[in-house]
Amino acid sequence: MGTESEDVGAATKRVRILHAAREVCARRGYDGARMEEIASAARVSKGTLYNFFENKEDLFLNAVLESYERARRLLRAETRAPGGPAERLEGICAAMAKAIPIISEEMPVNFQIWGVMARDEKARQRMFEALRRIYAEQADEIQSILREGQQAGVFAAHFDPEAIVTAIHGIFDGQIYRSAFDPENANSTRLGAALEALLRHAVLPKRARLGESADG
Amino acid sequence: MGTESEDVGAATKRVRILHAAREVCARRGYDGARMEEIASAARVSKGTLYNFFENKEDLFLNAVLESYERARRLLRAETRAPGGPAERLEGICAAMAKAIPIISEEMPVNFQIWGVMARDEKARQRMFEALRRIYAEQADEIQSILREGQQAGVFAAHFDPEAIVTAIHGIFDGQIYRSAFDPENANSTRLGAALEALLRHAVLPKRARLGESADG
Amino acid sequence: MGTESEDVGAATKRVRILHAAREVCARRGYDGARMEEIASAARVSKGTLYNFFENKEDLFLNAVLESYERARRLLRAETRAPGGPAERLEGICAAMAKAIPIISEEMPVNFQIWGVMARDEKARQRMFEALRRIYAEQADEIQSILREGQQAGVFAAHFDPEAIVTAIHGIFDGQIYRSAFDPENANSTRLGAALEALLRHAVLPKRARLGESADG
Amino acid sequence: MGTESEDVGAATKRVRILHAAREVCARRGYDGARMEEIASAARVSKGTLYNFFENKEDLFLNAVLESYERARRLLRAETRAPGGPAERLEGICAAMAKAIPIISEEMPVNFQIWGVMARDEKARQRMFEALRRIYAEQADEIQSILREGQQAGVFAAHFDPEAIVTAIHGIFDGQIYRSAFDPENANSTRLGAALEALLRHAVLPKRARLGESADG
DNA sequence: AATGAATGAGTATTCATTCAT
DNA sequence: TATGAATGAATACTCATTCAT
Repeated sequence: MGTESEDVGAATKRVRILHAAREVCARRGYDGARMEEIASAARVSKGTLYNFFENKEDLFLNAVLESYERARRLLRAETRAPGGPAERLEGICAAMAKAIPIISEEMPVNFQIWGVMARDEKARQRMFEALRRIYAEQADEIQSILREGQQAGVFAAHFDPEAIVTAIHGIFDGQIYRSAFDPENANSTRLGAALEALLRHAVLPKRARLGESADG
Repeated sequence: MGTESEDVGAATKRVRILHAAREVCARRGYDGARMEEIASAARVSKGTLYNFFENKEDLFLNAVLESYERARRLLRAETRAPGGPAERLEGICAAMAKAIPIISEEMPVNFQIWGVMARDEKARQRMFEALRRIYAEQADEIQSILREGQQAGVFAAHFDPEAIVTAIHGIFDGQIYRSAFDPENANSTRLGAALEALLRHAVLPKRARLGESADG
Repeated sequence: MGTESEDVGAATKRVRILHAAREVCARRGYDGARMEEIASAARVSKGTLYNFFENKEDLFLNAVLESYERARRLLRAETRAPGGPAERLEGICAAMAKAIPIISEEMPVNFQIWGVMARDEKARQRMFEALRRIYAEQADEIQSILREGQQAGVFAAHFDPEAIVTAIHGIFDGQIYRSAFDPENANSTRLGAALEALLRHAVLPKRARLGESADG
Repeated sequence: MGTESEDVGAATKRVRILHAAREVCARRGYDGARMEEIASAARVSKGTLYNFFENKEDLFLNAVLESYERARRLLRAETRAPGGPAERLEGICAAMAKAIPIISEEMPVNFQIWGVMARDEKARQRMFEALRRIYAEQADEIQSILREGQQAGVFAAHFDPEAIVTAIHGIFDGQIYRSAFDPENANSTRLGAALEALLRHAVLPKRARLGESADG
């Protein structure tokens, strides 16, 4: 008895600290985020911070990794859905559109931590490796959908899947990057429009495109 | 007498300091970059730093702005070149491809400074405003080329210029963003391939597209 | 039932802690000796330390007192032996020679603790009082032997017992003091040679001295 | 102009800091001696402390070395005086007697620092090496006086110079050591009496000793 | 304008101690 | 009694900034 609630308590405490760290960092910046304030925001003592994390840097490294992990779950959610290539591709684009505002909101803090980790080669590697893994995972998924669609004849035959993946990812990353300094022009609508244009003109089959042109 | 050479000397000194600041920041990170070391790298004394810049933050704000200014010049170089819409669009894409490695190299330092400026709303606004201006400038340029091309009938009629601009910019931004953590997969070649696919399928006229399909 | 073994257990535990404290202090220095590590070296928990001692300072005060007590036992062992003044004096000198390496080994830790107790007048007094008691005890013993020997005519008549006691103690203390920084030149052999010279020339009767000179 | 007074100022500042460090350490103990308070006692800022010394440990290491250097000067003063062996030996003993109260007063602080340096092998070696040098220097001086005196026939022929040097040094060290915990019984008078007894009985020639016994 | 010695505000981190179990 | 997670007081040290020269 009590063990469960204790385990939950421990898990909760760790997550409480990570979120408190992000929250204070968002308000004050990395350097301005005093451990004291983070502890207080997480409703633990300063010493407890150091029972969970080696030091400030380690705390924020883990805060970033946890943010990535949430992003990964967000992006994979609809990728594994059933359906034909077109439906699944649309699912991925929809997931991206849904993820953009959430990820964008976390980027200012993440960018800060990227900067701080610049000094620690090892931490930086670990942080970026996690990020690359998410991208590679998703790129593979998209590319196999594109190939599958081409073979099944539901996608146009003449595009280069790798270039299209780069374009899709680029459009997505671009919105995230831009949201940091130009939130007005970085949003789900713009992302959706750009992706739709890319898919309509480059990926969808000629019939669709002819239909289009017939409309014009 | 001597004023000219002194002005040149002053200009040179200012730039020397800005570059020294970037260089030390790249090696040590923002916090690790001591004014002492920057001064020494710029071959001036610590006190001289404060004759050119208000304080450390101001120094780095200016270092970022100078980096942006160089990027702006890089990107505009071929935009203003003469020629038809197709040539000018290709010129812009070529300029982007050429700019990517230079800008990418400067991003780690810029990201650091973004983080630092988080605390100073005013500095951040000034920094981001400069960045937005570059983007707006270029977006306008591209969009007018696209419209001009559509009206002249040298581009396909049915794409949405705004969506295409977003896509082009997105692909470009995406490479810059990604280069920070995944340099292997962010380079001019990838950028070129993605842009080419976008333009070929969405922007170039049907003839070209039909030609394509004739090739297949 | 079990009380005895528990008492023994408690006694053992207390001594284990005191020795662990000395051992860790020898390795890490007083400040570097964490209660955690002492507890671990004594195979008890941190909390248990506080069941035996008020606090860190109290623990180390007791560690020093225990060291003194052992030194006292070592030095008194042969003092109370039977025999004439000469034999008993020799016994004392032999005990000193035997004690030197043991005491010397403990001095580095003791010196550390002296320093720490500087802040706590009361603790320092208690610690130094114990040390003075050992010295006074032994000084009395030696002086009474010297007087007894003079009255019995087995020692030379013209030395000042108090000065000789000071000299004997000084030579002993000097070796202990010096062993802290110059172990090469502080050892039983040197102590023995110096004490022998003192006794031969100053304490033993003329006959011996004449015999000596006859040898020369 | 001004350079001299500046040099003096710099020298003075360093010495002011060293003395302030000793003074605060004597009052509060090593750990209790806050850098802030030392700076304030030396009438400089905290930062200036670190312009002169690497860190707290280095500051106190230098404080001890400077104390040794003063002791060395004190002890050598009369050693180099002219005169026969007997006069010079008396001069050394007189210097010791004069040095005792000064050195004794500094020992509590020095002992503390010995303890602190226990953790830093290198600092400890440097500190103890300086101390050993003083002792070796003086031991050589005394021994050569003793040998010279024996050869000249002004000292007794039958003592072992090395043992006598050990005894003299021992008596001296013993007083210093003892002064730390038993100042009542460690003073110049006691030192003088013990040294006199040693010299009278062991070093001075038989004539003197016979004269003595004639007095008795 | 240039210098660099002096300043002192500001904070991460440690670890002795407590106390609920 | 024993445990060890949680606490928070306490402080060495750095380095941006100033200003007398």
